Amino acid sequence: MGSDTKNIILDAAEALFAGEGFANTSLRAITAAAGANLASVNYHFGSKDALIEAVFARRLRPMNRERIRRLEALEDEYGGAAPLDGLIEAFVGPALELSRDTERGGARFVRLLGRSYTEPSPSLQARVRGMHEEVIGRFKSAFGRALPELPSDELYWRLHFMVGLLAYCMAGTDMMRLIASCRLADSLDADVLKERLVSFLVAGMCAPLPGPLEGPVIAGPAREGRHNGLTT
Amino acid sequence: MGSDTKNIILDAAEALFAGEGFANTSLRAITAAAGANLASVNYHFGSKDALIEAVFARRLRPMNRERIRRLEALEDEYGGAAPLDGLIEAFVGPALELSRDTERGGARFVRLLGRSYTEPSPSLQARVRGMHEEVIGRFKSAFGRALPELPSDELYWRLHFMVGLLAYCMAGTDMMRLIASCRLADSLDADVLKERLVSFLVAGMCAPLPGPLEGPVIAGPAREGRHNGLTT
DNA sequence: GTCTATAACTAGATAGAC
DNA sequence: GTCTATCTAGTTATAGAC
Repeated sequence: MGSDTKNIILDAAEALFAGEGFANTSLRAITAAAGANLASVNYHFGSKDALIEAVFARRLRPMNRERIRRLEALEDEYGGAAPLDGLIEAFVGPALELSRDTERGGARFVRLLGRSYTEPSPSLQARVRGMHEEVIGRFKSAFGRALPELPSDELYWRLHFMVGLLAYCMAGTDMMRLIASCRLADSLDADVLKERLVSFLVAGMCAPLPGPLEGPVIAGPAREGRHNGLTT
Repeated sequence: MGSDTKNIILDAAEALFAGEGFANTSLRAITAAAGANLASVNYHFGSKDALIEAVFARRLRPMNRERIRRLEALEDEYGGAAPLDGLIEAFVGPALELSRDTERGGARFVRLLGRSYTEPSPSLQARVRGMHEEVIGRFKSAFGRALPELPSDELYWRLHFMVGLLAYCMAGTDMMRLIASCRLADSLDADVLKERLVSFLVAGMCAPLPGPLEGPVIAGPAREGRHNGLTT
């Protein structure tokens, strides 16, 4: 599994990118932190851009595999009609749980991943998007089956809201400290955050349809049992 | 009010920062786009950092003044007990409406603002946070009055979710295109987005309390009339 | 206020010895 | 695979003429 220095460089790059951003992190800083030679990045990866891609690929692929594993487990259990809260947990869980996995990058990478959604570089956008493509597609249709009465453009926007809120939470911004005046320890407790996030998202996904004309009530989230669709 | 070139530089900087990010935009690119001299940035603003701050201050202050104006109007109307959906609209509206205001920076600045929340630079974080401080404080207590039965740490997390989701929507990411396969025109329609976002957020703020022990139902969003608190 | 010229530095990438 | 040395090009910032 790859040379040793290759992984040491990936670790150092991950940490520095998460802390300073891509553009503000030089190859010199990375190789110094890794105890490696300046030329080694270009030898092992080819370019800074390729290094960035490798940093993402290393953790994103297993994470998205886990998402799909949980999705399939749900569909097996419920005969193809996975319930809404299960789907949300299957999507959100693997991302948030990464931050507990200190052995394998943990919180550092989660911050980086959260920020990747709003990074301006088009090449990075394209690369990361490619790694998410399959997952997004499969969850899109699963959510469609879980919320069959929701119009599809409304569904897409709400999925977008879900992805975005997860990304923001992962990025772990300073703004949170301003709002909650809370210590970082709390924000790192993935389990508590997951529960709060899932409850918020389930309610949002079930929200009544918007509209200036006081649209019909679509759903109030029922608390007992699992949500498996919209109820009138 | 300020020299002419000063504003031309601000416009050019705003556009380039929004498109390429701060670190990837050089003063040379900015002055070239503005038709001004390289030295003029340092003459008028002192440094690149100070220019960044000026770009934000120019639009952030009026925006936050408008938020507070709407908050006060609500509190006048409802005698200090502003309803939940009104509060959310008062917070979210002025930000999203900026993107319609093509005269005054419009969508460009909104994208930039959305991304500012996840920018790594600590100095930028501190500066922008300072410009938001008063607004956050006042809305925090108003939301507390609108949702009196919600435990305060839960309230803070949900406010954090609200701010984060708004930030993500403003940033207008590529990921959205992957999810919705939608044309940009749709994403720029501030009114439609606002309705969708408010409906999602109202439901999320009213969500049942999370907890492994199947907590009590706190609220299902009622569709008629305004939301003004939690109902059992 | 605006310009030219340049100082002082840092960046990514590579050639070639070991 | 790893190192040194170096190339080329980019950066912010400033001094000083107009």
